[in-house]
Amino acid sequence: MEHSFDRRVWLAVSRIPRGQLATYGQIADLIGAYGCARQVGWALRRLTLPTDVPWHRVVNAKGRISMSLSREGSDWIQRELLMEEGVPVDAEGRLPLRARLWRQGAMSGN
DNA sequence: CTAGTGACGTGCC
DNA sequence: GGGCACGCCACTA
Repeated sequence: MEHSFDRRVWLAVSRIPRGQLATYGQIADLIGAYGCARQVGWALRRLTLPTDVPWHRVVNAKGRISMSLSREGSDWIQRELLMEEGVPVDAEGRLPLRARLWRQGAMSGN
């Protein structure tokens, strides 16, 4: 049983500060799996709630919550959790990604 | 083995 | 903004 990938994803996600956001691609890049954003989604999907992992702080590059029927409502839970943290969520699921993007030491160069 | 699908991303029209 | 194509990898039929 090798949760190596999953665990790396969860650890990276756990480092996201409260009230900030990160994208799937960003997490993938952090764990050295550039281009494997989709696998990050799979890793989060394997999470069992409740969890210590702030999975709700991970959104897609479009700055929106990834809505899907297969999530059975977890996408709406994500919306609730984000608003609880002070992150405004648009009626269309859009988020202020540009302003709330997590930067772990990255320099501000746009 | 192949084909399709998915909590994704980038590029191009 | 929307739509299409391709690449990525795990899972399922």
